[in-house]
Amino acid sequence: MDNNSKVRVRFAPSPTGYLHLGSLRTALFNYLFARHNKGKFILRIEDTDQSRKVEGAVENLINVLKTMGLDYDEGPDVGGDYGPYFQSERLEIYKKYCSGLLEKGYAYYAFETEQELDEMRRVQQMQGRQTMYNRRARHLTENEVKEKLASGVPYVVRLKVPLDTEIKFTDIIRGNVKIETNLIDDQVLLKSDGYPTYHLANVIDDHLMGITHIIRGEEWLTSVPKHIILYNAFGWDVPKMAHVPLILNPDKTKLSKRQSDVATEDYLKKGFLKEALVNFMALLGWNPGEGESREIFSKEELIRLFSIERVNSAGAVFNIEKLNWMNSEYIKNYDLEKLVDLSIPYLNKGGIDTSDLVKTKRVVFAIRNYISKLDEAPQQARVYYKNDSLNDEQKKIIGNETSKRVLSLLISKLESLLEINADNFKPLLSEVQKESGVKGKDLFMPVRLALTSEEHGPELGLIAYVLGKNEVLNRLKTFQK
RNA sequence: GGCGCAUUGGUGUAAUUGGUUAACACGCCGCCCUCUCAAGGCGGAAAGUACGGGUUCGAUCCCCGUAUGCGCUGCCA
Repeated sequence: MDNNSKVRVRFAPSPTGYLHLGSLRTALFNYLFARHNKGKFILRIEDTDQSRKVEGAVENLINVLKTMGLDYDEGPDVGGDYGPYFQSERLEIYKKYCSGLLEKGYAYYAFETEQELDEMRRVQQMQGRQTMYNRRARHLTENEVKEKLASGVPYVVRLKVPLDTEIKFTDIIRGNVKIETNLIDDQVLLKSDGYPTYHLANVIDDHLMGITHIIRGEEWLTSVPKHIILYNAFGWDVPKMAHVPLILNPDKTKLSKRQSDVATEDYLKKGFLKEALVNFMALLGWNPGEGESREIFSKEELIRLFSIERVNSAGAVFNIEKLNWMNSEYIKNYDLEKLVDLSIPYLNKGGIDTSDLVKTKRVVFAIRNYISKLDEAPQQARVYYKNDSLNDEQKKIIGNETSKRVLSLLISKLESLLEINADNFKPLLSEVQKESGVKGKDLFMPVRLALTSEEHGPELGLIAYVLGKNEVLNRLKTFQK
């Protein structure tokens, strides 16, 4: 990487109300790139569409980024030397630079109404021609423009795209791209409500904020020429660019609400761990290569290994099965205390009383191998809290002679045991087996029924450990007589 | 329709500068472990690299075309 200038990258979402998984990954790639290069990661809110304002969207966005651990160096709530970081608070800046473009003839006023433009498009469509602004306001005389402005007719400012040439650029991920300028629309830069469009605001802000690398979604690739025209008009350097591929549904269409959850919040809510989510999203479209076959990486490792050049250029299907697997790997290996803290809300929500912290901890220890995400915790934990009566079939099993022999033998052995831990209950059963000659199902099922009133469940050692010596004895004794 | 981008097993990916029996992981199947359910261990099926042409002694890798998918084609971002 070139270290001449300090790396500065930005994540520039428009606040739509939730953080789309695709945006999450774009943010993550920006973050990893910045941290890898010891640069700055900036959050900028692109709220220039007044009609799409969503209450509380920014707060939510910031919240999710923070819980995901994607901390930024500059942004709305943390400040920085290049603010403000809300585009809606930078209107004067855009106007100023836009006037500059107007003066130098790189942009022009246009006065069509939306209805007129719709009509223009409709006609073009009917004629099978490309739909784009016909650039007619370019030919307005100076006086015509003056008159219209003076009379207060609403106007927009449009980019005067240079005709009959080609714009070439190099994308870090995709290589060289070129587009004929005649196919590029005279994009609106300043809307009639005085707000800039994405194209104008984005170019000005990226320059003013000293952005060195633009890492963003693939959907922006075809707008790059417009941006380059703007950079040239302003006389500014064009930042390096990397357009990351889309995340797809299983049928390879763009990831959509119709086919799966798309909001990062939804996955967090279901009990995917942020570490697993980060790990998984990083590997969706990127990998460290060089014969690396591991797939579990901490954030620190990802930072160390990440390089934007190794991001894939094709879209990647979001494979929930693999996320499930990865999340279960994290759950299995997570710090137990922390996992307990994270699990408690889920257990409570499932109606499980967690006030006995010692037991709760044992329960979490016991279920961690059985769940792939936290919202499965209550269902797996339930068995450790139940004390139902047995049905007739089960009573028959537990009431027979061998079962009684097993239970009494086990009770006597248990009584001499100080405390049950995760490993010392199973050996007890082996002893019972040796001494009684009872083995297999005949040995285990009465114990299982006595302890859980279920024929299926986790291994008995775990169950005994979770219930504790007293409770185990109580339950066994109920069925001894 | 036009323009742009993409294309390795079902999915995510790997394959030093073109030379490999095309590798790994998820998922799937089977076996082992086992009272059951997971976990774990072992093994298997699964792509000849979208298709068709080139270039080359040799192409997953370079070039062209076709197909397919996606993106853009807004006073949305």
